[in-house]
Amino acid sequence: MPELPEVETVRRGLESILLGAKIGGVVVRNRRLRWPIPPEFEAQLAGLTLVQVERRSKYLLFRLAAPESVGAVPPRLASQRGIAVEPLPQGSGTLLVHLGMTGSFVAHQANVLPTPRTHDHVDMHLSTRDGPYVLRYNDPRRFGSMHFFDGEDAAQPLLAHLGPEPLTDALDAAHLYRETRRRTGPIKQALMDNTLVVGVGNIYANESLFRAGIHPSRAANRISLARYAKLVHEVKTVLTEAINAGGSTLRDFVNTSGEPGYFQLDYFVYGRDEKPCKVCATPLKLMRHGGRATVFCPVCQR
DNA sequence: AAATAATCCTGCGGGC
DNA sequence: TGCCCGCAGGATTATT
Repeated sequence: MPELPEVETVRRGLESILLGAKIGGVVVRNRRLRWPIPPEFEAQLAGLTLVQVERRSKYLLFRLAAPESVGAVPPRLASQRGIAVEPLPQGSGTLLVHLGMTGSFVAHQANVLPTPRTHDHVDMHLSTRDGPYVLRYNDPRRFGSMHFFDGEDAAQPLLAHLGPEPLTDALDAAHLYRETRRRTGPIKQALMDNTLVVGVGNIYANESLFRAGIHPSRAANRISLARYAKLVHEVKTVLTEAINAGGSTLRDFVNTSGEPGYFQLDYFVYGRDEKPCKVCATPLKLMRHGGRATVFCPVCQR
């Protein structure tokens, strides 16, 4: 299942292969993803050029430009260079993709395009600098989604209420502390609440709480600012380690080359219930928060 | 406002 | 061998 590090790995892979690619045609075989792909989807994408691939939370944002505006400096690059960010040019837009639980992209050379297999729901035919490619989207469980929109990100309901990115300065201890003063529920669930902070799914919630020595059931409003500082540090560390590991592998996750993720991060707790704690050898315990498996060390986490 | 539950979906593994 | 069941899980939506 792609969590933030996997999505970031996919983003980098897509960008390295497909920047500047022009969309020829789009073939949708199954429109029934998390939300139905609308009938106008194919026509909206045809003829646009990929100028940038961004990530927000676990969403991929394919920034697309109409032919007459392709030379323009992409907003993110402009921002990095200190140039005033201008709105995307007319005729442009964004393809918003969520991989859900089991979504994956594979880029095929068009001359060796395999026959579509079960759950190959969408093909995007692309003219890239390396010749014709087909970017194929596969998603067995169809928890993923695809939308095309133009205009501001903030106008998108799916993006409008997202909390800060965990790997930026927008996430700090003060933010979490302030926003949890009225939350009596378990910190585990608060950490997975996308309005508080994005991109921390079940695996990394478990791992970062272990590393921070915080019991997953502890009420969010009964954690000190100092302990939130530790937690924030561990969230950033574990996500960064996972990205550097090339995205950890879980079940049917594949990256954009069609290869499995390079290797699985060495988990302290996730999937290790009843096994000995790697720090103190106490058997790890399993419990559930909101229906999700939580594994923790009853000695190391308080 | 916050907490909880239900919902979407398919593949897989365990039990019988 | 095959069938049923539980589980996996993000994020939205509905309900309390």
